[in-house]
Amino acid sequence: MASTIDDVARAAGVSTSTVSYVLSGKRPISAPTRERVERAIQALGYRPHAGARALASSRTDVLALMAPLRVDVDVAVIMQFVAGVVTAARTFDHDVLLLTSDEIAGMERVASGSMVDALVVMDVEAEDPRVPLLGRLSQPAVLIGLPRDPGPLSCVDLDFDAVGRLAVQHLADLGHRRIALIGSPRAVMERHTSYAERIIDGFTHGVAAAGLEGVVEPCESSSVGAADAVDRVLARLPDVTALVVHNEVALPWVLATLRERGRDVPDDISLVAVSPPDVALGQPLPLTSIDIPAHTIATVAVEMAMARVLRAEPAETRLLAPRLVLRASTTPPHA
Amino acid sequence: MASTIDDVARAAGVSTSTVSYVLSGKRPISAPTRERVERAIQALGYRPHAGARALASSRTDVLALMAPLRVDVDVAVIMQFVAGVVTAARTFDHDVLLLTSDEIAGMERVASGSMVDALVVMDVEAEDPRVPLLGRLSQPAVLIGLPRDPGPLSCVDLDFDAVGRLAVQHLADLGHRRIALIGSPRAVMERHTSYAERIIDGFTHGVAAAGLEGVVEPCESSSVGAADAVDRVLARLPDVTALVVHNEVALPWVLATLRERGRDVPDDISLVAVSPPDVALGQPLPLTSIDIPAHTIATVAVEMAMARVLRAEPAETRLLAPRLVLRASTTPPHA
DNA sequence: ATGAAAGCGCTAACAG
DNA sequence: CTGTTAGCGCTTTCAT
Repeated sequence: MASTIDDVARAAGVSTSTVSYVLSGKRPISAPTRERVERAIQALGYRPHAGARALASSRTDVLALMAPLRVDVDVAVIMQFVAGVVTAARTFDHDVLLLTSDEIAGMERVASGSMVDALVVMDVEAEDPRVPLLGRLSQPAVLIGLPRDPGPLSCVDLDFDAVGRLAVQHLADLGHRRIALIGSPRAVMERHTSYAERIIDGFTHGVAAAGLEGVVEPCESSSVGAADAVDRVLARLPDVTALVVHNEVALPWVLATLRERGRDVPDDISLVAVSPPDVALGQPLPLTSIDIPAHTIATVAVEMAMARVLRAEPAETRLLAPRLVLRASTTPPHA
Repeated sequence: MASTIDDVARAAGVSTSTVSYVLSGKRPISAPTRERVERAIQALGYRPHAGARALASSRTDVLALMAPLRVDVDVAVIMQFVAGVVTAARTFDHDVLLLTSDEIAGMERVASGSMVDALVVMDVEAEDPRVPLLGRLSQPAVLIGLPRDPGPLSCVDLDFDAVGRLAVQHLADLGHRRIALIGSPRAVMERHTSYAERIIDGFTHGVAAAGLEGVVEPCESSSVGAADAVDRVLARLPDVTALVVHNEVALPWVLATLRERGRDVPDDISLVAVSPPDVALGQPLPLTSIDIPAHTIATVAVEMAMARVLRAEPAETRLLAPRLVLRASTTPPHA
């Protein structure tokens, strides 16, 4: 155990470089030689030393992922992103080094220390202080989210502006005239988290364009928080007929509160959830929803990162178009 | 940018080794020399190359964390573990490489490739196939959970057997005679996930010891799953007066179902939650709960790992004693 | 208290 | 198609 490339070379009766090349495939090797080398590798249980390889090749085969590990909203969504990034990274033979969002210095540390080939950063805010920092690193970075000025960085995200519009559109098409958006906790809004602001923009503009009445309420991620938000909506717009809910944790409580207030879904109030499909389906009533395709976004993020690492491709911004899945929680409003 | 230790040495007018030693503190350096070196480091923005360091020292300053990134139960708990491990690792100047539970080969890859100094493995099952593999690695491993035979590995976990007993004890003390445990999804049970089985053992033995009637029901993590579980309990034990619920996702729905079935908490049915405190407090009624101290467990896991890396301490198993926090959801049963 | 130098294990010219 | 060899940037004896 713990053999080196030279051990393998000796055992196979070839030179070090030959072993290196059968491993990397960077030059043609005759079938018999390759055979002998592979046998030796097997026999010795040889594994290249990652540090040595990184030192010699200046590639680490590791991706940094900066994720918000607070227990805010969307734990499930965050987990799906993280799982998606890890899975996608593996398809490029990369591993994932996990950083938390609250340790900004971590980016600098792992990048300048040449621990990673690229960085993927989640939960980006409009004026995110990490963005200028990331721009100065020698490794490429991909943002999940959309800062006001991405500079030289790549970005991917669901087009939350389009999400807001699409939800409004769907409800307007059904004939609703007074609708509300129940969104993220106030703290998330105040951080100017990009998705939270963009969905509001889309909603607001959609409402204006369709000539509807619409209100927006933040919503804390708890039972009382949800009840409060619903009550504020009902106070501001007593004859509201539809809700867009973008808060996974609050969703069950929003439903519970509506029931308590005597409003049936969908008979009295239609509801569009913005959430992963499993959350929309786990409720007592399957909810019409706009999917947050965490897995796809994560995959695209990793692909963009690898494209820059492997092929030095330029930065780009990709916004994924939302899709609405019709389920049981939306109907035309009853007269 | 991208300067080497030799650049620093030259700039400071000292030898390479001197720079290395001011960095590591492994031998005394005169104040003025240290001063000059530190200035040079600042001036050049020098960062040691992680790969080179790993190659020369055979230490990586990286910990592997194998986490179950499925969207099963307990996403919030898993996130807390992960966040806790990352935070604790940082206090030892280590970073965290994230592996998913479903890629067993990952352990071998990162360990044999000398990418990490130690491994922390979550969500261990009674007969976990990873355990024997981990035992053969040259790096130490710490399990979060308790396999039947840990071999040479360290283990940490909440003492779930004691959790079961403590919950029963509390309810028995209040005067309850017929109680139920609503637990993990069937799939989790069938994997023989260690915590799920241990809490059942504790519950069952506690019930027997106190001469109570008790039933155990698995519970899927959804609205219908929770309703089913509650209904099965009510069918098997119609005059049940207390519930222990160990399923974070189902918790809101269990409460909702009880209300629908006309059972008030705590007037008709007392409820003990086994969950992180924030979940117990996020419900409409603050729940009496036995805390899952994810952060503490994570910290201990990392400390054990580092103790083995730094001081070659022997493996040990540590089970954390549970604490019950009395809140509003448990009372003596009404006549 | 400091320096010189021998590796650590691998990659990638360069040379056949 | 294969071998030789010079580094990659750092740690750590061994000297002084």
